[in-house]
Amino acid sequence: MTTHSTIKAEVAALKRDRIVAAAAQLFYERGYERTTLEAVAESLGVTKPFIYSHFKSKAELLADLCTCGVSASLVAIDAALALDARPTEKLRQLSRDFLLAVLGNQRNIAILTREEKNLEPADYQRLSALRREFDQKLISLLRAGADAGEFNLADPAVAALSIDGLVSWAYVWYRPHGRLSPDALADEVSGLILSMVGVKQ
Amino acid sequence: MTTHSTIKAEVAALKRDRIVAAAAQLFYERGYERTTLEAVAESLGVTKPFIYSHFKSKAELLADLCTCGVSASLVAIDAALALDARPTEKLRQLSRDFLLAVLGNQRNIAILTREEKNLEPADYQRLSALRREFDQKLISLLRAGADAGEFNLADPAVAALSIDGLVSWAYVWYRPHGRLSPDALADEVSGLILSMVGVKQ
DNA sequence: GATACTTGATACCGGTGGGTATATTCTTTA
DNA sequence: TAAAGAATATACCCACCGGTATCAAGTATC
Repeated sequence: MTTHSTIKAEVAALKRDRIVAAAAQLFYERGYERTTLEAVAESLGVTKPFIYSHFKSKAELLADLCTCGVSASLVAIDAALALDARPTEKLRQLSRDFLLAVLGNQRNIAILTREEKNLEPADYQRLSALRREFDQKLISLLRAGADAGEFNLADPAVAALSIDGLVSWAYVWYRPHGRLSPDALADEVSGLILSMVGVKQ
Repeated sequence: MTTHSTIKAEVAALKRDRIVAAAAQLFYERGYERTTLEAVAESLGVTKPFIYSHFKSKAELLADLCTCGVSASLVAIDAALALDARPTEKLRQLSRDFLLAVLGNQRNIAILTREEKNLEPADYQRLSALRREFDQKLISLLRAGADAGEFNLADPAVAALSIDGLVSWAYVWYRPHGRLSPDALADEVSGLILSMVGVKQ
């Protein structure tokens, strides 16, 4: 009985994931409004009511997708802040992991950035709050580093937004089989960021 | 006769501009697909056929808006590159003017970034080419500075994309009556960028 | 002041796509 | 193997909106 319902739940979760993945691909390629749920269903070899048995609306599907993108970035910053290390090392780690999170969730990040106006107001608010949380944590780190004399920053808030933009924008230009691997890019970008905040190298 | 048709042309241009401005505001607030041309017309106190007498489709209106945003950035980089100065000074000027261009065209830049999937293929290609042109020019400047020993950069291409992102992302967070004026922000951001490329300050 | 022309409003069409009521098939259980 | 229930497909509805055909009003020209 217990195992039974667990398997059922896992099957349902798997189906949800497959739907989310198919939608992510199409929303990323064509845009949210230009993608019909019929097209999403077709790319999965199913029909529309199948999607509606797992999501109550197209907008809920979008919200799920977007949440996934933001979460990845928050996980990266929380892991870096939890390190027992000096601000310089925390920022190096954060830069690397944040960029890797963006590259690894390129589609979701792109969709979040482009389609936020299509979210339900409640979802929009929730995701905006997560973004603000991210920025606040980054500002704290920069301020700590400046106070410790490791960073040279006139305005930590502007620097945080700059770092956020520099890294987030990677969803625009990154190509999975480009010249540099994600890891090499992470090295380059973290070097640029450390240099930006005034760490001598 | 000549003056007459000039006035006529000017009136037509003025009307176009007003339509573009109204559309920019609404596309920015609500998103492209969620904005009906009826709503654009209403915000101008006219009706839909008025818009269609100046634009052949909703997509043409979008393309006009987006072109305006990209052009502002290109003007900024061309002006900076035309300076008779060392790469450091060119980059300082470029950073400032590029940021000011983004802040001054926030709506258009936001719309371009979000709605590119809604452009006609031909317009999309044209605008993508302009963006690539921008990046190529920025890479050249960074390479020249590195060759001259003024910048310290392992990979000018990654640095160019980083600068592009750092500045472009300002459309996300900038608020017209925020803590810092555009000019103060331009100083901060250009300082961060020069520091990032290794200019001692 | 009559006529032609331009400009924009009214009224409409038709495709599209989110969402759903109903039918069907497949699985489970006794 | 028959009945009950879950899962998925078929078929449909209808609101919405981009675009247009038609009509009215204003303006210029003679």
